[in-house]
Amino acid sequence: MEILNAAEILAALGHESRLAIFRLLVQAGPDGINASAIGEQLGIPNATLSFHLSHLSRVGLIKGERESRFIHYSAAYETMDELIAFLAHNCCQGKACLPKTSACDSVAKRRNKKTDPQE
Amino acid sequence: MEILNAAEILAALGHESRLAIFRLLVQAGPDGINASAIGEQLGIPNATLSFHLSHLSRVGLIKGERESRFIHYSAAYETMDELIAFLAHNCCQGKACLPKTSACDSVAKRRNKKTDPQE
DNA sequence: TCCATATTTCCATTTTTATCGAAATATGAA
DNA sequence: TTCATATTTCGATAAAAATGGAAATATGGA
Repeated sequence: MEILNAAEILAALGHESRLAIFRLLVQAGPDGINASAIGEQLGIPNATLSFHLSHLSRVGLIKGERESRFIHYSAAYETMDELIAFLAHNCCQGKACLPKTSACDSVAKRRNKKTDPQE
Repeated sequence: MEILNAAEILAALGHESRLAIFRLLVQAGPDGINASAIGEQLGIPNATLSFHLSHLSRVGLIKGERESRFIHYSAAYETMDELIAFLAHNCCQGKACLPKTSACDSVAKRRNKKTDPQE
């Protein structure tokens, strides 16, 4: 992941409605839910919802798949995973800076891996 | 962490210059570096840099501390940690959705903890 | 076909954010 | 004091993003 890409993804999440949509899908699981169900749960008008859904799709945070008249949206977990890895990349010089998640991919840790996804 | 707060933090990171600043500080370690050094490394004019630094400070992603004529900025690791925990909260219904970081704080995992930081 | 529903696109408007020169402020050194 | 450097604030402008009604499109059922 490159910095411009990461910034776009973060900007997409940096809006209350889109973040709420994304979390709803993260918690809904791989099957996802359809657009109108999202709109009802969050109280967002059609046009606005569609705008946010396409924004989230464009940056790769969610995926939409049509099933008859509905479009089921689901979270793209791998994008979130890459984003978190990007944020934690080379962080804190080996100290335990992220105790809640253990997400820190320190130089010391990465030394034992075969491939480095970012260099 | 609440959703409005998380969205503000994500929006702050969702700008190429601010993300570059934040990563520079994440990798610089706890001592941090001063504003002019950031400006030189990233090629950002004074006024613009100051705007972004205060934005990052306001949402709690970085901290500035004056040392004589310089202000040393450093990353607030705990805010990043909380943000990542927020994103991964209740994700994916127990499946291994975040293999790169293992950051997923699933219901199954949390069942073994005493306190839940978000509920 | 005709209708109902799901979703998107169009469009005009409003709101928010970013940019950066110039001036102001802060600190310490000579 | 006077000067040099570090950083912020001011202010005007430009650029980008968000909003949502109305119309258009897509799909399947009657």
